[in-house]
Amino acid sequence: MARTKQDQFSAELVQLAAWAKALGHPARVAILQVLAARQMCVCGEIVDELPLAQATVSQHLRALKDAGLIQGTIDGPAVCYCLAPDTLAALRRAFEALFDGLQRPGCC
Amino acid sequence: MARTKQDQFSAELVQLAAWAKALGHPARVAILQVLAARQMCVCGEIVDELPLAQATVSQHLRALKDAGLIQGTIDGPAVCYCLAPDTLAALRRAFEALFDGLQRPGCC
DNA sequence: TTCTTTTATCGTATATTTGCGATCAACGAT
DNA sequence: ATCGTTGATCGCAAATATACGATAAAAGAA
Repeated sequence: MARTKQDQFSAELVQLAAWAKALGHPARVAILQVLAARQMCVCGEIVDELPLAQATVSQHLRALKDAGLIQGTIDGPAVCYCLAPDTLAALRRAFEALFDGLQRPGCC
Repeated sequence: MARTKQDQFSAELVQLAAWAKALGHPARVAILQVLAARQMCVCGEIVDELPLAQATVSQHLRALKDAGLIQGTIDGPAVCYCLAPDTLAALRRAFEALFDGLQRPGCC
């Protein structure tokens, strides 16, 4: 973030954009769906579900964790990931507020 | 898109991620809000509202147009931009479906 | 302790994004 | 025909993102 000038935008806007960016790759959305598809936290298995190398998946997991969308807890030698419901709820609200704000009677 | 392998993911997933990516920068969300804040299409003015150079804003406008979120019509020497309600509605539905799918009773 | 499993991180290569000045193209006005 | 305005595009630089093999770190099993 050197030449980015994101400071010029409001914190809410930056947060919303950061969340959107986290969802801005199919692999990351797919990871969220894999996590949601299980009844319990997922330890491993994510790499098997995706057409990507382990290192790449780990990187995407990190991006999702940095965005606060998932959390990982260490379980023995493995790490169990699961969705972060609070952040996801906040994200949902933020998107809904955005879409409400973009509602327009019509133009053009 | 050379080494990206996005072909491995479903078309819906790729579309959703592309939309999210378009929202993944504060300037682009801000542009959408500027467009929504007017009663008519916006000709110019967008550059004045943002802390970015004209060339940069034009680039962001292009990204939004490529994603289908806005449309521009030529009006004399200027170009009038406005929101693309259909795509925005589809985007909203896609996000809501995603969030519904991520709903989880609880874990961890 | 040594081995195996699991995941993170490092290093690297390539691609994309972001940003801006400069320039070009289209159009209306003079 | 020339000029000014508007906005897109070019060319460039720097920063990020994407992907992967190789390696490291952590923990349980042998």
